[in-house]
Order: sequence, then C-alpha cells, then structure tokens
Amino acid sequence: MRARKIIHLVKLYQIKAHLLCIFGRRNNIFLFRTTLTTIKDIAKKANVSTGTVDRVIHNRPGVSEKTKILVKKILEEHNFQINTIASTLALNKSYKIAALIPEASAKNEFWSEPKKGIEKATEEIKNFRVSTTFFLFNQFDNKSYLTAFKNLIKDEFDAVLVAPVFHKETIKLVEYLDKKNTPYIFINIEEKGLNALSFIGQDSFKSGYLAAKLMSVMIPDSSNIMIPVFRLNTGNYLSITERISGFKSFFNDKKSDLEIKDLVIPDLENTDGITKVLDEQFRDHIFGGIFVPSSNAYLISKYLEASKRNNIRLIGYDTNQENINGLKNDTIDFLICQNPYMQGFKGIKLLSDYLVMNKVPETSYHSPMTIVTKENIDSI
Amino acid sequence: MRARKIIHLVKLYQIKAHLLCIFGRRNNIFLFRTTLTTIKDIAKKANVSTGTVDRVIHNRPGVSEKTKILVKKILEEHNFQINTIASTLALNKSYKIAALIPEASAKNEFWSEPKKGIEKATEEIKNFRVSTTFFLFNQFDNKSYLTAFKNLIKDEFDAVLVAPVFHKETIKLVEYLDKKNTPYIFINIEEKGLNALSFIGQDSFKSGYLAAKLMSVMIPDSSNIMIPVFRLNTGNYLSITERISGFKSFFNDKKSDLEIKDLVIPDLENTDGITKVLDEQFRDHIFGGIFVPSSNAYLISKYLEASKRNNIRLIGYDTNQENINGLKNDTIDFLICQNPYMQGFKGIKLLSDYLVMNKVPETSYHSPMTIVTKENIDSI
DNA sequence: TAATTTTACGTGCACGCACACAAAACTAAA
DNA sequence: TTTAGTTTTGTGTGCGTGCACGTAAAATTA
Repeated sequence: MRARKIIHLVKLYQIKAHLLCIFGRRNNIFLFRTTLTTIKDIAKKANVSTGTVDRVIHNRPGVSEKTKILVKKILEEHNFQINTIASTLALNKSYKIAALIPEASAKNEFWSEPKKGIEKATEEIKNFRVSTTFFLFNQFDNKSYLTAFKNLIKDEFDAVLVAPVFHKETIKLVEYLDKKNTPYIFINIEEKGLNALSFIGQDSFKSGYLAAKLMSVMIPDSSNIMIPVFRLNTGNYLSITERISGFKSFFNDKKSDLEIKDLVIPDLENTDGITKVLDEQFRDHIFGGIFVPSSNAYLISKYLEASKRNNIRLIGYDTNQENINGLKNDTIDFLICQNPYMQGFKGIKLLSDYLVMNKVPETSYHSPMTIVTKENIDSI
Repeated sequence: MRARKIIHLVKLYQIKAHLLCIFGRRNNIFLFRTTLTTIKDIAKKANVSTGTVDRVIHNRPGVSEKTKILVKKILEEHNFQINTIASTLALNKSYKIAALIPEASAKNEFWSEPKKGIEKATEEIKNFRVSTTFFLFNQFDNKSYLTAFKNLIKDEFDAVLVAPVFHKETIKLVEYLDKKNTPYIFINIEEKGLNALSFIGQDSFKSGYLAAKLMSVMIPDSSNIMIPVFRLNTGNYLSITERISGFKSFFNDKKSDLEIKDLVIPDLENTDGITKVLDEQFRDHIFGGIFVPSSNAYLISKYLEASKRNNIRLIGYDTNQENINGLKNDTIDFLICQNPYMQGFKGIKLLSDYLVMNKVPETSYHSPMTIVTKENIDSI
C-alpha cells in the first residue's frame, strides 16, 4: 500500500517535471506544449473541491458568487481546458449523426468517396461514442430525398450531415432541424442563407474562374467557347450556375471579346439527341473549347471522338471513370476535382468535434481545387 | 447506494440498447457503427478477470496457454479493439516529439506554414500527453542543421519529425536515431532508402510532369524552354532534380522535339549577375517558356519585367510573397503549391498516432499539387 | 429560539484501461 | 501430508472528469 503510493508519487513527479515548460526561445529550441492542468490542481489552488470547480466550469448552479469568481480567475490564469478524453469517458454519453447523401451507383460513383470518408471518420471517433447512420437517396429523384428525410426524422439524431441536392426539399428539412435545434453541415453543395453550422465543398465560382484561366491559355484569343448544361443535373444546380458565372467572369475581367455560347442539352440518356444538338452547334459556330460545368464532360468527349472533331479543348469536373477515360484518350484536357473523400471525412469530424467538445467550426471549408490531367491522374 | 446502482444500470442499459447494431440494409438506411466491447465484456465471456484479458491483449507473461487461446478467440470474435482514450488516460504516459525544420525568415516565409501546422496538431493532441519541441535551423547553413541536431540529442525524444534539408548531415542524424530506435518521419523533402516511418510531401517527379503539361498547352510545339537552377538551393536539391526530370520526361513521352535548355545561375543574391547570364541566353535562343523548379521563380519574373520580355510563359513553385507578386503582375503564369501547412500537421498527427496507438502510417503521403494562378491565389 | 428550507460545498463512484500487488491454484520436494 | 516454491488468476487503485448524493452552514419561517 505504502509502496504503491510512492510509485504513484514518483510517476506524478516525473510528469510534473516533464511539464515544466520553458516557453520562449533558447538556441532556437522551442517547447510547444500546453500544460496539463487538471481540475484537481485548480481545486487545490482555489481551496475548494473538484466538485465546485466542475460546477463553475459547466455553469451549474450551487456556487456562491464569491467562489465562482475566484475559481473562474484561477481557471483563466491557468488557461484551463477540460481534458476531452477524460470528459468523454466520464460522460459516457453517445452521439448519433445522420448522413443524408446520395447513393453511389455504377453509373455515378462520385458519392462513394464522401461515403468512404464518412466511414473512415466514424471509425476514428468511435471511441468518443459517436456513430453514424446513412440515409441514402437517388440524386436524380427528389422523392427519394424526401423519403430518406422521412426515415431520418423517425429517429432522434444529435447532428446531421447533408448533401442538399434538392433546394426546395432542403428548406423543409432545415426547417425541421432548426426547430429541433439539431446542428447540420452541408457538404458538396452550398446553400447560403440557412443556419448550417458549416459548408464543406468547392468554391464553385472560383473553380469556374480557374477553368477559364486554363481554357484561356489553351485557346487563341479569338475562339468561341461552348458551355453545355445537361437538364438532368437537377442536383447541384446552383453549383453549376456558379461555375458558369465564375467562368464567364474571368473573360469579362480580361475584357476578352471571345464569344461564349450557352447550350442546354435536354436529355443526357439519349446519345442521338445529344449528337443532334451538338451537330447543329458545330454547323453554325467554330469552337475552340468546351467547358462542361458538371461531371458529364465524358458525354461531350464521346461526341468529339465519334464526330472526329479534333483540336477542341475540353475542361470538365470530377474524376468519374468515364471522364478519366476521356482524359486518357486525350479528348478531355483538364478535370477539376473536389476531393469528395475529404468532404465526407471532414464533415463528420467537424460534427463530432462540435458535439463532443463544443468546437464550433468555420462557416465554410473550401476543398482545394485539384487539377487533374492525363498525366497526374494516377497520383491523385 | 442502491439507487445509484440502479441509475448506472439504466445508463448501461441505454448504451447497450443503443449499440444494438443493425448492420446491413433496410430502406437505404445504414448503421455504421463499431460495437464498443470492453475488456470487462470479454472477461465475463471468457470467465476470467479483466487482468487476464489485459495480459493477453498486451502479450504479457503469466497466462496459461489454455486460457490465452480462449481469451484470444473471444477477443477476435468480438473484434475487440482497445479504447485508446481510456488507455491513454490509464497509461498516464507522456511522449515527446522533436521537430527539426528550417526557421522561417522574412525573406523566406515558406517554413512558417509547416510550423503552424505542427503547432495546430500539437494543440489537438495535447490531451494525449504528446508535446512537441522545435529545433529550428537556417535552411541555407548546414552547420546550423548540425547544431540543431546536437541540441536535439541532448534530450530524449520518442519521435522526430525532420525536414532533411542536407543530405550528408541527415545520414548522421538517421544513424543516431536508428541506433536509438527512435521513429522519424520526413516532411517536404524525400530521402529514399532510409528507415523513415513515412514521408509527407509532394511527388516531385509528378509535379514536374504536371508543370510540363501546363507549359505544353501554353506554348507552341516548336518553342524552346529554359530551366534555370539556382546554386544556393542547397536544400531540396533532390526534389529539384526530380522536378526537372519529371518535366523533361513529359516532353520525352510526347516525343516532342522542342528543346530544353538547362541553365545554372551561380548566385541568387546578385541581380546583375543573374541579368548577365540570362541576357546571354536570350541572345542565343528564343524561349517560349521558363520552368523554375525551385521557389525562386520571382527572380526570373523580375528579370523578364526589367528587360521587357513579354509573352514568355513562366511556371514556378511555392506561394511566397514575391512569387505571388509575379503572379499578380502577370509575369508568372502558374505556381505549383505543396500545402506546407498540411505537411507539418500531418507529420505530427502520424507520429502521435504511432506513439499513442501504435498506428503504423503509410510509407508516403503525397500532398495534392495545388495549381495556383493569379485568379485563384486569394482562395488558396 | 427551534424547526424548516435553502444554499453551498464536499464526497465518492463510474467511465475503460493498465498495472502493482494479493491471492489462489498448482507443482514438487520433504 | 505438509511445506515451500512456482505459476496462474483475481483485485484494487488511479488516470481526469461528470454527476448524483450527502451534509454542514446559512437563511428563512414559525
């Protein structure tokens, strides 16, 4: 018994000695370390019990104004921050996060990446008793989005990660969450003006601007550019609009007199239809480049290949398999990629940090715009 | 007393109920959750005490073969993973990481970013009792690197994060660390063939390849390209070589017959000297583009401006202030940026994970090659 | 002034794990 | 069979925090 105490004393001594921080500089050696002050230490300094310190920290009632002020002062003096890992252990509380994202399909595997990121993050935070439940929907079917939402509200969740693919339906969802005071983060698609805790995704406008830059160095100043928009891209409609306006604003800023032709393509399932519409355009114009503001660049790529139109520069979004094929056979020049894995990962991490340690995230995290070419595709 | 027990039982029940996982699919709802099995649970199943389970988990002696096998079986059946946060709390052990990186100067603020990343990571892991000590050196002075190293070995560290700026000196450092069995990770500069736990930085070869791609779309096929190398870039010499060979290999692969002129510039402090060397080159050749494989693109940029040579495409590395100026006044077209903040952050995180939870990192993490232009510089 | 309520603070257990130590279960020699 | 030694297993304490509960002292009421 005695011996054990001594051993613990020695341990304690080692730690305390170890924690003797030398802040400041000496021989270019910096110690960067935040002292581990415990509520016990604080309690001793304030001549109160740990219970009182705890009450002060959590603003629980039952502390006289006098001691409250004293303890608060000492807490601040020591820059005390609660030890989250001990706290979670003691709290023994579990959190449930819902992830409302599109399901990946063979045709469109984009959303498998955020899902993987979410799963990885969930794995990392499981010891904090945070779990994730997926509610998947068809990104082309707003009904399925509503169904997923209805399934979601059957249970209680502490936070929600949403890919707000459908605007109107998202308003309803948000209304519900706001009423319930449930925090939520948007990923991939930005919805401004709502009470989201944060947004994680690309700055669509700037990505369009960058695409324009790339286009401008590839084509002569006098060229025309086509921007085809596919009807069925119901989802990230706003992103697409933003990308386009970013793209155009580059040439505006440059005071370039090159012409940009918007083109709506009604049905992305119908190859013949696409061909017809594009043939028409090419009859009337000479295009130097095509900017596809969605992930469907491969459709244009296939058309260009089939109709043997060479020397037309093509820039698109996202590294889905068909786009990658386009890159590899030299019909697509650049793809702008938005790190979808990271979006899912970060989304869950931020929500977990918010729930577990009350860490309020930034209002937005813009994922880096990785530029993918035939040459670097394998290293992305 | 009785009441308290009951409350705890209720708590326990809630958690267990909560953990009743429904794996698999139902209405597109997935529960992604790894069950929280404790050593207590395992002990009960195996009809042994938690002490025995603990001994088995950590391969400690004193367990009969029979029970060891039994416990191991049950551990595997439940896919048991120790709860790191409870473990660190119980271990009450502290780890010290040394960070051996160049110091940022007014002239070269690049290394302030990894430092910030390291500080941020340290802050995040402080509750795991991991601390970081900086040993800074002058990136142009190998003596200072050795001094920093000597300061480092005065103390004992559990892991080291190194920017191996000087090759020969790094060999010595590594020899020492290997003997001491201290794990180390390289950031920013790759040193192959050593026992580093991991490398975090750019794939220099691929970045050169990408630069070549960008260059190739900007200049006519018949142009000449200049690659100036500055003598004083002692540090990342290998990276620079790799970048150059990546760059050249792009045009090799393309079977392009354009000419690439290597140029060694002796003294980067002497503007007149630079001007003289470059003037000479421009007298003899017509260059369509210049690829600066170091962070000194701004020197070329200044020359081009001063000598009023327009329409020469310029690609460089790193977003230091002078390079940014070059971007903004349109003399530099592209900068390839290597996310230095992330390198520091990730380096510390990986070492901490390795120390605290024995998580072995990948052998290399290549940071995304962000392409910076005048147009997106403000959003990076 | 006593009885009662309210306020203010201390105490002890639990979270999941690690580890020192106690205890029990064998083993083998006397 | 007893005893000492060895191996195996069980127990208890602490890590830092949260919280239910206990309890003096102070404030209020009768």
